[in-house]
Amino acid sequence: MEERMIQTLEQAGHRVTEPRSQLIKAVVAQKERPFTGEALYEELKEAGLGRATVFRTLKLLQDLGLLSRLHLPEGCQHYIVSPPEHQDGKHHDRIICRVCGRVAYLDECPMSEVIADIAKASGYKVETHHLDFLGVCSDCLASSDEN
Amino acid sequence: MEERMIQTLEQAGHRVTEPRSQLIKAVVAQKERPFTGEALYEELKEAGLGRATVFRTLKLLQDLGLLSRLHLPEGCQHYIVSPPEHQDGKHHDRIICRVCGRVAYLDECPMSEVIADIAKASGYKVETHHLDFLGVCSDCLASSDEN
DNA sequence: TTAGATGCAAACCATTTGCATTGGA
DNA sequence: TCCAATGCAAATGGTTTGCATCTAA
Repeated sequence: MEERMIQTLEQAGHRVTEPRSQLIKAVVAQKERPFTGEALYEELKEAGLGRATVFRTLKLLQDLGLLSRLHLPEGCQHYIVSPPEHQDGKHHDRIICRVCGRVAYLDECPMSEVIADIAKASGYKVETHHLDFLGVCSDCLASSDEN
Repeated sequence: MEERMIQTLEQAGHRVTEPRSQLIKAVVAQKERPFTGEALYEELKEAGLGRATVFRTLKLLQDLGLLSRLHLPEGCQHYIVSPPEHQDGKHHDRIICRVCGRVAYLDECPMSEVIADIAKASGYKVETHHLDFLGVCSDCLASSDEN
């Protein structure tokens, strides 16, 4: 995962610097948990990273399709690591845990069959869509059942 | 539309003041076009409205379900007037024109049948979802065809 | 060697808050 | 009448930019 990001960075003609490596390591460690730029900066500033570098690198990784932003009810400043299949810009529907923030991805896009109908009904040419499910993941369900 | 918003305001125990009336008139005039708080303030400041009042009122109208926020590729600071059926908190899928910003709503939620499958496959309890289609509306299609 | 990347500080944008004043029910 | 709502100015939170310095290729 880490190597994949480093590779993508190189292949796109960007330098693999020490700060970038550290940032990549940190975001990969978040796994499927969303994190904010500010939180990441707090974590990385002791290693000497500046705020600007953190945000610049987050943006770069987004542009390369390695990270994406999440739009949660509490705000729009969360990032998550994109799964490998997303690098090619492929479509991805997500399911997000309201309790712990964990993000899972749907293997199959459930929309593909209805898109033609929607296009016809609305008169729009449908180009893409964003589908986020919000719910509670199995772990959080399990621990809340214990109450 | 305007009256509907005024009524909802009153029924929720808020005062119908001059600034609020002016703001409501202005947002209704936007119809199905998204607008930003800052742009709205620019428009209303000559009428004497302060920035704080504009943003406070936008928030209030959101809380009442009369406005909602749009998450577009270019940012998350756009608002649109919600259609009447949304007042009761009912679910709504949208289709947004990438060119002119116009927003249309889907009458039927195309997801209802697949949600059970998704819940089973992911292990999540699905509580809600956000589905936004992005494309080009019929008007914008027509005018781009002329090129 | 040298353009691309960094850290810092200051700037920026959207939004919120404190507070004294005003105006609608 | 009197508390909710307002306008102003200043504060805030998240992010970006200018610039001199550094460093990976």
